Amino acid sequence: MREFYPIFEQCPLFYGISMPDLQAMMGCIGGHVLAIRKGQHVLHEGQPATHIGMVLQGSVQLVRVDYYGNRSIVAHVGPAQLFGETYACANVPALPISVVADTDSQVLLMDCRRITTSCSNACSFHNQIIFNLLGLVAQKNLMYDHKIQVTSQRTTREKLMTYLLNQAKLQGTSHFTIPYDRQSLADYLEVDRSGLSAEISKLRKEGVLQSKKNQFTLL
Amino acid sequence: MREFYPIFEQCPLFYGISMPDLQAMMGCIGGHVLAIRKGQHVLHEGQPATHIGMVLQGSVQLVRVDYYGNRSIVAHVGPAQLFGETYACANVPALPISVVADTDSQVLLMDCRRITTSCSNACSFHNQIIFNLLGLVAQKNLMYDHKIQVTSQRTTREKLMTYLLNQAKLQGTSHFTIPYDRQSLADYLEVDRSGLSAEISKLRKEGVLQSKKNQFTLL
DNA sequence: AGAAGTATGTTGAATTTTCAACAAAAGGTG
DNA sequence: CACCTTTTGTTGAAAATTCAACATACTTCT
Repeated sequence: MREFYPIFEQCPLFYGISMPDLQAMMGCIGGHVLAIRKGQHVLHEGQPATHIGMVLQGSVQLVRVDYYGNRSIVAHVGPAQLFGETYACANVPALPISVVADTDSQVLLMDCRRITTSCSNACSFHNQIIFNLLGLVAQKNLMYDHKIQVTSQRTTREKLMTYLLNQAKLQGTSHFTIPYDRQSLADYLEVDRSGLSAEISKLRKEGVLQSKKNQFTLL
Repeated sequence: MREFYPIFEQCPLFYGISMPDLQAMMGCIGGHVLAIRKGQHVLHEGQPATHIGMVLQGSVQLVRVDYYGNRSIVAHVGPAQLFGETYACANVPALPISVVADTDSQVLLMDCRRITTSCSNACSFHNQIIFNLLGLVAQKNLMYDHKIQVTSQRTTREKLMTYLLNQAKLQGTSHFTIPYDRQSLADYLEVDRSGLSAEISKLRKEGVLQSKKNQFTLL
């Protein structure tokens, strides 16, 4: 377990908890490490959502199978990142997604109930973890909210401007860098890449913004 | 305060907590009731998000002002429902929305920090509230996730089918009722109402579904 | 039952998006 | 620097959405 301390320290779930304290808690929250081969399932769709996972090494994918049987990858999860926390905290009876190892991986599984229920020895670190978890779930909420603001717009232009103006606000400046290339941005905005490129050109010609690669300036 | 017990009992935030216990906790979580006149602000955009609100009487609106200065109503919140919990739990420095009374109202404001930080008398009900809060925020997450699944589809047909198939799954039957009329459904799917009607007709003709008002059967 | 008002369905024109194919620019490598 | 690869921009045709206007059904109220 000690080998993963550097990972633990990067994960916001354990923010404010010293490694010795964490070690002491591990049993209390039912934490155990699992080694998974590439392609194997960490969690199966349909099983009750009881555990919160953290990737320690390698990476896993969240896979959703829709009603026509099409598999789609909902998310990649890398080291020090969580998966399944939403479903475990919302106490859903059946996982709507599967978690599959993308490469040979090691993951930490924690029993959500044992995190959210105060343990008999009432350790204070326990409360810190719950607090951290609440913050993380709430932050995910905000991210979803941002995305919904964007995708609720009807036209490519509106979606793009909603996103850019939001970024400007978040970064506190009208000149900012975005973490996407054109294709990724198009994927995030849920629009066609070529149409997006065309729209950016148009906005540039109209003098609404300047842009160079993934740097934008709103005018 | 006693007059609001029936409201408290309906609110999932207080699930599992008896009214006497709740009364005892109120001071501990910094709960206080505010009377607000119609049109007045309960919370101002830009102020730090420290409080979780609950509507006791009347109703409030969450108002967002976008970058062009357009005001839009993000949500209506009625009795026994919460507002601001996402922002408080995510610890955002500035509220991105305002909360305005829709009618003369009474609201309960609670200090989120004092909920999430264990109190000195370590009351067990305290942990219950945190647990409830975590569940609520996570459930909101799931609702957002559903909406994103829908709005991420490109065509009206795909959006509609994604929504309907999800409903069928949630309700566990291929014959089900949805809580929207056509206009509301179009708003939720973020599509044109007339286009939606046309698409439903087409799907009916193709034998994909049957429908009568807000009752649907998938075939 | 009749009238008025609301919700739903239908249609065609205008707008917008998507798609495919290619051109131009940028990055990386020997 | 030349070559190859990836990313970004451009264009026109096809498909889909929106918009406006109207027809039809369904509710409610008297």
